[in-house]
Amino acid sequence: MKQKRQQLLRQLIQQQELRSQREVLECLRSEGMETNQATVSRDFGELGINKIDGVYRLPVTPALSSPRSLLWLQSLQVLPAGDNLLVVKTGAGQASLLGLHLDDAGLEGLVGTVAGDDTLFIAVAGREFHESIQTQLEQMVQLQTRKAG
Amino acid sequence: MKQKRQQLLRQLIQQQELRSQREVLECLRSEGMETNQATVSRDFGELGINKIDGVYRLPVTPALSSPRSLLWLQSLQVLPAGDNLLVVKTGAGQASLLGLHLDDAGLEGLVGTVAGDDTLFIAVAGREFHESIQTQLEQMVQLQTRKAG
DNA sequence: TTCCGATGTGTATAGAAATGCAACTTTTGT
DNA sequence: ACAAAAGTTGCATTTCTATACACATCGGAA
Repeated sequence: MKQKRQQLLRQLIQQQELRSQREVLECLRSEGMETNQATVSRDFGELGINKIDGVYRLPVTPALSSPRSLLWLQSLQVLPAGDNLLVVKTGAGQASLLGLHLDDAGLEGLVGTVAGDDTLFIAVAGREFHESIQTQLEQMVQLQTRKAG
Repeated sequence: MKQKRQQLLRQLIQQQELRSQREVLECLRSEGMETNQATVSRDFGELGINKIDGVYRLPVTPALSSPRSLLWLQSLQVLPAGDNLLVVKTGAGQASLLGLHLDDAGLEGLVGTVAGDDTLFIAVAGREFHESIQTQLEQMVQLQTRKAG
């Protein structure tokens, strides 16, 4: 129960801008998860979730308990810039880690990557690879978050 | 008054691990600054101070709006590399700062940036944005250098 | 001067979050 | 299997934070 709830919490936090535990509670309930404010508060403590400028945010360094957890990305946004460039926006400091994993994955059509702090440039062989790379990228991240939770 | 108080607040926050506004208030008073909790709350809002894991912390990026003087750039050269990439050469060590400001500016057609030491890559949505981005870039810097000088 | 609007502050209070306690469940050790 | 220990949760409450309102101050415009 707790596991599932906290997993769901992470998702909700990531998707929406929740501004109070009451709001969070309502979301949880609308997802069929019956609980109360006290539990939400405790979950936030355990997950290291903080309220930043009035909005709950996942921690940047999400509990180094397991090595896999490093691929919990705070956010992920993939934007094409022409045929040969994909730009990925990540949470602060997470771009190079994502780049490592991508390079490691040996995807077809992926020529190379360059990472800044929160932005990753992916050189691709052509427009026809955009979709598959983006899909695999998202699966990769999703996979990690699932494993981690 | 407000100025001094907020200045002092920053110092206190940085020095000690303060866990409630009541604690903060006591510190302020012991420094001879008479005020109340409501004012502390408002100050925190203005200073972008958040409570992280139960402790008040200064913001990592202290409002990019004010310290514009930081944008003294020694040199600036913008070169297109195809439709979707602009390469900016800056003075040594200044690329990432420029990248920060650019990201912050939310320019139309700007997809993302990656900074090295003295080179900034700007992914752009298409050739039609080259001019406007370059213009705004130069204005931004020029404006800043003018102010700074 | 006098009026006005913007800004800053305190008080009181509404709103949000953390926690003591007890009930209940699960795990562990024998 | 059983008891003890540890973990989880809800309720009630306390503690903490944000804000509505009133009032004061300051600077400019008429």
